[in-house]
Amino acid sequence: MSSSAPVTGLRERNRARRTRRVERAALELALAHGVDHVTVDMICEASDISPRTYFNYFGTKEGALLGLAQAPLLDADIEAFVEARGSVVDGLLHLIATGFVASDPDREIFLMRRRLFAQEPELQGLQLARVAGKRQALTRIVERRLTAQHPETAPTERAEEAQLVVAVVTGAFPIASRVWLDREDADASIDEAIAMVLARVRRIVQM
Amino acid sequence: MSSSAPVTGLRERNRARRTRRVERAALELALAHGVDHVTVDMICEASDISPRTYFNYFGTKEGALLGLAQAPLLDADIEAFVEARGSVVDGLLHLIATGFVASDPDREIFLMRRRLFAQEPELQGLQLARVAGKRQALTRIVERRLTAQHPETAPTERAEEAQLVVAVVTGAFPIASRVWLDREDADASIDEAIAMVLARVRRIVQM
DNA sequence: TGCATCATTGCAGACTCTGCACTTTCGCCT
DNA sequence: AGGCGAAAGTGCAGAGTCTGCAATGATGCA
Repeated sequence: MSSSAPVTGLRERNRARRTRRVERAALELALAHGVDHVTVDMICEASDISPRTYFNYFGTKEGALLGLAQAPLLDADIEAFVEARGSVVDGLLHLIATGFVASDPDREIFLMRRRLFAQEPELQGLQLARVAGKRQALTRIVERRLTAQHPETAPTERAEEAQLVVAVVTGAFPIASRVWLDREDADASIDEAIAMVLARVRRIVQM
Repeated sequence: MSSSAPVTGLRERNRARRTRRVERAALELALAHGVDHVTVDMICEASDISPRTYFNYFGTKEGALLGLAQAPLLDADIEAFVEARGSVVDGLLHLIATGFVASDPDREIFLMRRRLFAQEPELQGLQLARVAGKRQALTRIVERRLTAQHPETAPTERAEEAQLVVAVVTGAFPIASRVWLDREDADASIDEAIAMVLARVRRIVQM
């Protein structure tokens, strides 16, 4: 993790370096003073970029705290998911995990972020909000798979099921990634964390 | 629904009337022009209150679109949940539903809101964000119940379980309330909707 | 009716965010 | 090397959100 980046030009390396510098500065400030006592100007001064550039990078004040948005899922992965059979929840969890791991998250920043989220729960909300933008897309993908898997189901019911699947998965995923991050002795696979969380969800829902 | 409010003084009635007027105006404008082409000033002009008052009521621009925050849960209900046994997910779903129904939601506004949410998924995100503020509290309540119910579990595991329960429930609840709203021929109980959604979650998670 | 209290309002100002024009930097090609 | 075209960073102006404070107005109650 946080190694083996597909290096290309100086331009991209500069961008990556800057991004981390800004994210780190933002997180430190927010941890020290609380999110709403931090201004974008403070972050910019601490990380030595112009406010205009800050917004070019992150779009919103909280952007640097939440981290850059993930790259969109690969079409190939989506198709594989739609055509696969078995547990839909498990499949979707893996689909998302693939994109997550591919983004090569920086562990140190992750841990700071987690500490901050514990201090300020509203941020967790914003995180959800950002993901929620993609929920619709995700829901449609799940619907496609459900249609293929159970063609006999009524459309309304299928839509509701898809929404439920997405709700459960987007709820469970952050916990899986957290478990993964905690367990990461050497190079534990995120699959284990997913399996574990999924088992727990089953147990919870059952009793 | 939207009857039998515990009426008190003129003051409160005025406030309620105003709130609805503003919410309705905001929703109409947002449906017509899209959320980010609507300004607070526009909403205020349409509903004839001052911007300052708008913010006193709703706090944020989106406040009127999301509706006033729910009243906090009653301590008695919380205690009953903690001491109850059986399905934790089911119990929590009912706990939240109780608060929801008690807030006496206005059906017409609800339907507009739903239409708007379909148009602008980011709003659904903000909805989640607002609820997320309460997630921590909810998580602690669930932990208390889990402690009572399964004292042998390790604390870490229990914390993760609690988070999962909250994730599943907060994901499933909006769908239950939507089902309820759709099915509402006469005075169907929200319990039915909950049971149905819960059954569906079980099925989804299982396969 | 008259007073105490609470709600609404106007105003000033801080902060977030965007469009546009300008400058700098980078990648590439001769 | 040197220079050109494209991409990225910056400054500025301005719209829009949101808050504190002080003043005004409405309500509840004696």
